[in-house]
Amino acid sequence: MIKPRSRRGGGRPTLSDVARKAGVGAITVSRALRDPARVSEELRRQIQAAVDELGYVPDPNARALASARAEVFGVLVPSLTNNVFAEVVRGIYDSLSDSPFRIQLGNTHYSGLEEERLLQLFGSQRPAALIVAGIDQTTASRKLLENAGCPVVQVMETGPDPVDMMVGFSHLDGGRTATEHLIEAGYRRIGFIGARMDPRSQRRLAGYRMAMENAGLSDPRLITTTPVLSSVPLGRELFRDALAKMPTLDGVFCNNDDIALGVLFECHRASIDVPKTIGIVGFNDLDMMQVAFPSITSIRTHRYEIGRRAVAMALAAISGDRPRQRVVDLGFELKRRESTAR
Amino acid sequence: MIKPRSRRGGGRPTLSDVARKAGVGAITVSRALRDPARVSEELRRQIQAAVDELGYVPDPNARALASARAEVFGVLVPSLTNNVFAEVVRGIYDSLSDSPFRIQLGNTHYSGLEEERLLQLFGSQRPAALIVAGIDQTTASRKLLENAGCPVVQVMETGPDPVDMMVGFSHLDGGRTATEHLIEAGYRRIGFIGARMDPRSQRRLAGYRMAMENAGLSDPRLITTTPVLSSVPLGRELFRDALAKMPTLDGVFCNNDDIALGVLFECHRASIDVPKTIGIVGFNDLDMMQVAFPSITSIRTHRYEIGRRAVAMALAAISGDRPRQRVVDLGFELKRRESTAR
DNA sequence: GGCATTCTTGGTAGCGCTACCATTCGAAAC
DNA sequence: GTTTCGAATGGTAGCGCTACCAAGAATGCC
Repeated sequence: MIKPRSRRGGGRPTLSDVARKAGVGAITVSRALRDPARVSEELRRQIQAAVDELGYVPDPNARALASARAEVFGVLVPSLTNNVFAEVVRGIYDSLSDSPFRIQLGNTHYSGLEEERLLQLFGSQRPAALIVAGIDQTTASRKLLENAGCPVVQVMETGPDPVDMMVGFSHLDGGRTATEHLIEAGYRRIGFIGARMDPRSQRRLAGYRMAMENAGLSDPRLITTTPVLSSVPLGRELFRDALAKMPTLDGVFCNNDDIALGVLFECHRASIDVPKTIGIVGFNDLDMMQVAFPSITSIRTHRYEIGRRAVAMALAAISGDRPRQRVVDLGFELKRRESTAR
Repeated sequence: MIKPRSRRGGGRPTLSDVARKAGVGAITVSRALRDPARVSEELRRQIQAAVDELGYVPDPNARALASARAEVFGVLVPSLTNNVFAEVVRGIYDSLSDSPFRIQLGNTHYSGLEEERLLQLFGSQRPAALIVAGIDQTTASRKLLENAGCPVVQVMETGPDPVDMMVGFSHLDGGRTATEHLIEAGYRRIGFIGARMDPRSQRRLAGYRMAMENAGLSDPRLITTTPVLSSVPLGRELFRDALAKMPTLDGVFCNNDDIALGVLFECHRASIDVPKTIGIVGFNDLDMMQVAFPSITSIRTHRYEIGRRAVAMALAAISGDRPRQRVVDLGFELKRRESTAR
């Protein structure tokens, strides 16, 4: 005995409902939807009419199962609240909003293990592309990326050995540029203050070290770091620590703008003149840097653009033409402001 | 002629590979994985061994197709970069990281139309639950939510008529509390400065109006708003506008902390004494408010907790026991700080 | 001991879609 | 005129999993 269409799935219209209504084969509907050029104009119109009338929406799960490929971009970032990654993610979303691709976002919490877990999980969905932050994947993660069977874009940084493609900039150069700017402005006892100290911060620190050594100003006591998550209040505390350790400090290069802002507030509170007594440089150039009082010198990075570019490259690779340039360096810009205008 | 296992899907192990290896039926493996209690301990062990050996990972697409239910939470927020929503989203991610559920995040850009589109899209995946920001859905969106066939949680606000469940607080009360605090502190010509003016900001403004009217201080020229996206630089500009319009201004309630920070910076720049000449109150209480100089009074909201609570409620509903309390008000807290200590 | 009841396990038949192959038909090629 | 080819369409057979039902084993009850 045949059950009278007791559809398990809640009775939404399916591809064959559309086919029946349009008087064509199911496969033709499938084609009309995915690759209209391969279906005659007349049928295309009939099918479109049937789709509209029934309110048919394709089932992405069935599609993914049948084609062994999901229309999903996997995106892995270390933090959701850090404005820097939020901007990258926004760029990715904006670039993908008109495409059929969905986004699967994962938060690694700066943990390599968590990254592996998420990569494993995302892989099980056979994503169309993978975008991951950073270039310091664990060996296992790297293997997962290499075997993902889809375009992979590493973002935020550039480096010598991309899994597939890369979009970012050199954090080392950024750190060096920031520090050299302080030196040129006449500061001498320049501290480095860094929170969270992920690989990118480490490279900024390396840039700082390089500049200081070149100038013969190097002194390990000038460096204050912590693995604690970055925040404005933390910036204030670290600055107090730095100052206690080294009262002759006359400048600071901060690992990011939150820290820089914390330093600025502490200077106000302690009546330390900026930029006369202390020069401050941040990193990332959040929009508040330019309105802070005094406005804060910072390294502007192109986060939103990194997201957009990563998607563009992945999309190109999906459609067959791998960009000839596999590593794209979007650079950065030193924004000179009042906080270092001595 | 039968093709010798030319698997379309790249040769990853499947459920029946595991079943064969463990010497059991495929369906038993399925059960062992989803509901271990229904399988004898011995088989469970054998199956687990086979899973581990083969490195089997279930295919979520096949699972979703067969069960007509995807293990996906759909999450819709108006902005990815606004710290407020980023915190909510973080709460959601953290609550779901140990569960089998994935998250599908959508950015509505504060657009009702975009929300409808995304809801339609998300619906086609048959998600396990839907979490949406705000309570002002369009009629079409509301219908989509009602017919989603899954638990729905509206977050950020509370209101009288939930689609299903709600977690948030009263923005009107928040606005009123902030304004009343300024009044009690002795400020009289209190302005409202608001950017972006989404429905939540509108309600904060309504709270401000209520407090001002009750105190007999109401004056429409005290209100400065714009639909432009909120930012710190914008806060500075709006404050200058407000001051130009109403030079006797002696306090401002800002629609959010970004704006408040912009106001504070402008006060510094123009040598306006805070809190003596001008009192400032923000909204949300970002962590930098407490270290700003002077520290800024703000309405602390529990964004992360809202995310966690929303997930907890959705999870409860999924597992059958709908919470008796469908609307949860997490409240807010007035944080009195230097910026209003006259 | 017989019978109902529960617990475990397995088989079958899809879920909604697409890959692959087959067919038809008209136009171009010879 | 026959062959060849390509474009347009359709049929079949799954993709990997689970809902549903059935059956056997174990348990409880009188």
